[in-house]
Amino acid sequence: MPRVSRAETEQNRIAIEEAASRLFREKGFGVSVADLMAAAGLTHGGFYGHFESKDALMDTACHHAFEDSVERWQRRAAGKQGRAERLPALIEGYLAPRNRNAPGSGCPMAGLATDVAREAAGHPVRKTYAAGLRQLIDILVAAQDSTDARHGRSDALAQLCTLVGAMVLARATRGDRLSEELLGAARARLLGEV
Amino acid sequence: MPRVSRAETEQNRIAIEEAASRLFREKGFGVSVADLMAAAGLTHGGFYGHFESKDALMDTACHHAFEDSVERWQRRAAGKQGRAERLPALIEGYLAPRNRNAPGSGCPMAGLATDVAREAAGHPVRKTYAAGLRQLIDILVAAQDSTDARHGRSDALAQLCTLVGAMVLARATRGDRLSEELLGAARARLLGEV
DNA sequence: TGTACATCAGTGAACGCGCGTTCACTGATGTAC
DNA sequence: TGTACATCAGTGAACGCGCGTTCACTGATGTAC
Repeated sequence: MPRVSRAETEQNRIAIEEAASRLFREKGFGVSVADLMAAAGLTHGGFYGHFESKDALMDTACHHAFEDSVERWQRRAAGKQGRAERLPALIEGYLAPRNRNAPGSGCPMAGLATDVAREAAGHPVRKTYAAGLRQLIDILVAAQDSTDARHGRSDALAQLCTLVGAMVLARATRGDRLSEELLGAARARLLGEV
Repeated sequence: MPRVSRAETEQNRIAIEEAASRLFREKGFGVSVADLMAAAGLTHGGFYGHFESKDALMDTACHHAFEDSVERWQRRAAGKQGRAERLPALIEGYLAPRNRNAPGSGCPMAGLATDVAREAAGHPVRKTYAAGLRQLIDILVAAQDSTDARHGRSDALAQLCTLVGAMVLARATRGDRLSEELLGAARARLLGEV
């Protein structure tokens, strides 16, 4: 069947990146190149025509996952006026069951944190993860409307910890009453502050 | 060199469990049986004399990790009087740099959450994880001193989300300024409530 | 616009390696007398 | 207490399998005339 047109080649590369972005969040960086390529509708041999190595794809996939998240957060906050509207939109969007139930299309802060933490200090994905995190932090800081900028940032960071902790624990306890209870308690706490 | 005395056999089993408890938290369930056995000072073949399978050890190791944590939390809260003393002891103990820097001997809620979430719903380790979580929740609830028991529990759950989220994110960003900033913001928020 | 051919994206076999698990073997331990 | 021997914890080779990566090959695409 190969060779394939330039447009198709580009579509294939995007399909690999999307499959990686999803499967890495779902199953971790341990997913095999063969499985990633199969998910993109290709065979494993062609992988190295698109990427230098699996490690390079980890970095690219992490970048894409955060891009999606940033876009989603901006969409949720768009049009909302002031802290009292913007914060609940972000919090409720984040703590929704779909984010817990579909980690492959959900938050990369929660989905990739442990995998990223286990990579060596010099691995590109660590910088990419931190950069992505900063973008989401900036959106949350902007939603605070605080007169004291330093306070607003500290509040936003603490809120982010609560959000991510709730998601990570809710996913680990999915199927147990505790899972809903954790999401509910985080929602109550964060919305109670607004 | 084999055979070995009964006392030594028991010590070896404990050594395997301790190595697993540490290495699973550090590197995830992906650690190989051979590496676990080597860390316990043994060769891989003897593993199946002690455990039925690697999956069985995952469960045992998770149980042990939570036992250690429960004991540590109880020790920190012991002797402290009232919410104003007990809560800060637990919070500051948890958010200490050593917990971020040494995941192998640190909190299993944070260290195992993603790995547990990725195991199938029926895997024994999921029940074990949830049971361990409940023990730590109970300690945190008991530290609230709330007159309204339901409120105390919800508060404790939200605090736990903040603690675990801070740890998970701080580990993923270790080496970046953000890591200390996240721990500091979580500490400020949680201690500010006391 | 049509033809000839060089390019190169994707295939699938193969590389060395490590995985979880099994098993024949060893020899010190624990036991029976 | 001393001796003879059955037990069984640990070893290391081996099982089939999947890993990341490489590469000779294919044949449609893109280009040069």
